[in-house]
Amino acid sequence: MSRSTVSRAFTRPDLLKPETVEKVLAKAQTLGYVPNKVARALSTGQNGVIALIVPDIANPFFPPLIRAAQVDADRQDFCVLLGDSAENPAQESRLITRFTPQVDGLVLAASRLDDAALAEHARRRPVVLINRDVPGMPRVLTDSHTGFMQAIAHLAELGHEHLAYVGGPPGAWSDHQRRRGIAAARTDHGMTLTTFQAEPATYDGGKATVEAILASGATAVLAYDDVVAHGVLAGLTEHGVRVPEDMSVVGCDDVFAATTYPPLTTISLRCAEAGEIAVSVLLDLVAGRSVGDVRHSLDSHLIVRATTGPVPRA
Amino acid sequence: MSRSTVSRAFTRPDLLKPETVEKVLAKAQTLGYVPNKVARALSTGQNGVIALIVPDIANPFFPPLIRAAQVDADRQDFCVLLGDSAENPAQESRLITRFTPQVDGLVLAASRLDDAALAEHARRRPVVLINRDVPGMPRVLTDSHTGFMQAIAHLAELGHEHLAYVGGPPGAWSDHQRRRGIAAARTDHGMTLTTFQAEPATYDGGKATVEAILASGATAVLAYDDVVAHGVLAGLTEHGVRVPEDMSVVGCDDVFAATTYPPLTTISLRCAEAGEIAVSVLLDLVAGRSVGDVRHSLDSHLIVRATTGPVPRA
DNA sequence: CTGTTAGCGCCTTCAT
DNA sequence: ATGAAGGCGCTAACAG
Repeated sequence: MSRSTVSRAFTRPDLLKPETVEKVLAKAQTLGYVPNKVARALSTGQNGVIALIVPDIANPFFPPLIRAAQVDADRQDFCVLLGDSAENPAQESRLITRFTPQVDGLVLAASRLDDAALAEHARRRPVVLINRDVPGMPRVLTDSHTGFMQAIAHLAELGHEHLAYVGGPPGAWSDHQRRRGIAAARTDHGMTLTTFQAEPATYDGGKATVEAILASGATAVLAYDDVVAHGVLAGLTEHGVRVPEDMSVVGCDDVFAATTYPPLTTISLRCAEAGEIAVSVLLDLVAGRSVGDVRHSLDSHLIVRATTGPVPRA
Repeated sequence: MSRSTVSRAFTRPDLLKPETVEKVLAKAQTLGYVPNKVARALSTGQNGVIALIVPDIANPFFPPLIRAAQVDADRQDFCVLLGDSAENPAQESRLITRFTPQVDGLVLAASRLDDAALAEHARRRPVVLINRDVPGMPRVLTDSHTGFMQAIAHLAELGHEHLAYVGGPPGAWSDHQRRRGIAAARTDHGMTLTTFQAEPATYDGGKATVEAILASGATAVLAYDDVVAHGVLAGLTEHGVRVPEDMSVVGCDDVFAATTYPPLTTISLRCAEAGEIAVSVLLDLVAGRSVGDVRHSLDSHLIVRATTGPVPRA
């Protein structure tokens, strides 16, 4: 049996007698034979590999996204090359350049690169953005807007009048988006808003803002994400402030909010779906199946758990 | 000028007259020529890629490990192909087979495969195991033994006499290891031990064991990992049991124990280091730099935070 | 030092 | 429906 037949059994089974195909596949199974993608890539120009670059693998927002991306890519017979940019634009650019020759396309999550650099890289290979809104580039966004609207309505109902927002990484699309959404919603409800900055946007950064929050007189805090929210919770507790009796706290992401104690009221973002969709769009692009200005916006919603309550009586 | 000369100008410039090298590089520059890594890989068999397969990317134990592995690989100019086996041996085997032709080696974390299958795969490419102890195969282990010894001594000192262990995935090396260590240590301290099973080894699984734990009369629970521990905490709270006043809880992994509230007393495993070391060993193997029966055991230690306290008075 | 000759493993025309 | 032949771009022998 010639190599051509084997090759066809894998790539164009329709050109072969079904029983032949089956025979080849069976034999391959027992032999543990798998077509070599590298060799195939050389001849077709398609490597069957995509890259996924995130700012920080260990940030709990990303693992579900990464997993979904990997699973979805695998389903379409693609592998994923993972890169961690350490929140560093230079490192991110270096990784992209390094990956580009050996992948068919890239997914860039929460890219720290500027629009021009992004466009430049996108000229060499198809690129799909996650949580970065650059017109003209395919992008999927976990939109926190609805969730924050609901959170603020929820807090308004509980009688809160003064909110604090603890912001995340300056320049991040997701932080901008939250700031804008919150500003709009609190106006609708005639609430006061004071904003702070978790520096860095981590547990410790969140914790460090607590003193300032307390001084501001806010009775409810909206955090950039669940990690920051937990930092705030810890800081509050250290200051003897009870949650939710004395202060309400709302997180964002819903990545581990449910699996910690106390259960955090938070905004659920569809982060896994974002990974999945980004991969689907990218593979459509790679296969030349898609066109147009793709802008996938995934909505969010508030999940009330145990860290929000009525405003304390002054 | 022949292709060989050009090739050498990039890979073995020391074999060429310096001016020739310079001439080639200059021409390449103006032509925008870059050596094709894929083609090179096909001919050399060195792709500059390694695979990392984990049972569940979103299990908080793995992201730090994955990140460390990626960073270390990158430092040595390797890329990492990530795979999620979904805790499924068949899926794991499929991924390995699929990745094998296009990588120079693999790191298998917490593999669910049996020894024979592992050995079989290792014959095709260098393989390094994490948290799987197969004699003859290079392996790095996050050894929880010391940590559990310390935890049990700590609990003994607090007056506890009856322990509960909430076990993890049956068959997992890490669960065996914990069971053995705990069994030995509790004997040393003359304590009673009752074991339970978190089914599955998740937050919900941990929560579901609480009723049985309460019925057993244990006053302190050791959990398979931090996720299960948090499930136990939540279940305890739902039953009106206070921690640590009425019940002490110890987790394991120290992956997000510090960034939640209340801070969990837990056993700190060096999981990031495990990823880093595994990659180093693998790349040594790939480069033919290493030999012998590598068995890297990384010790652990107890970190006392806020979920352990004196035994309640009967 | 540099050119020549074979492949790496696969896919894709051609033939048959 | 299958086999045969050439080439993807590069590197590793082996000459010279």
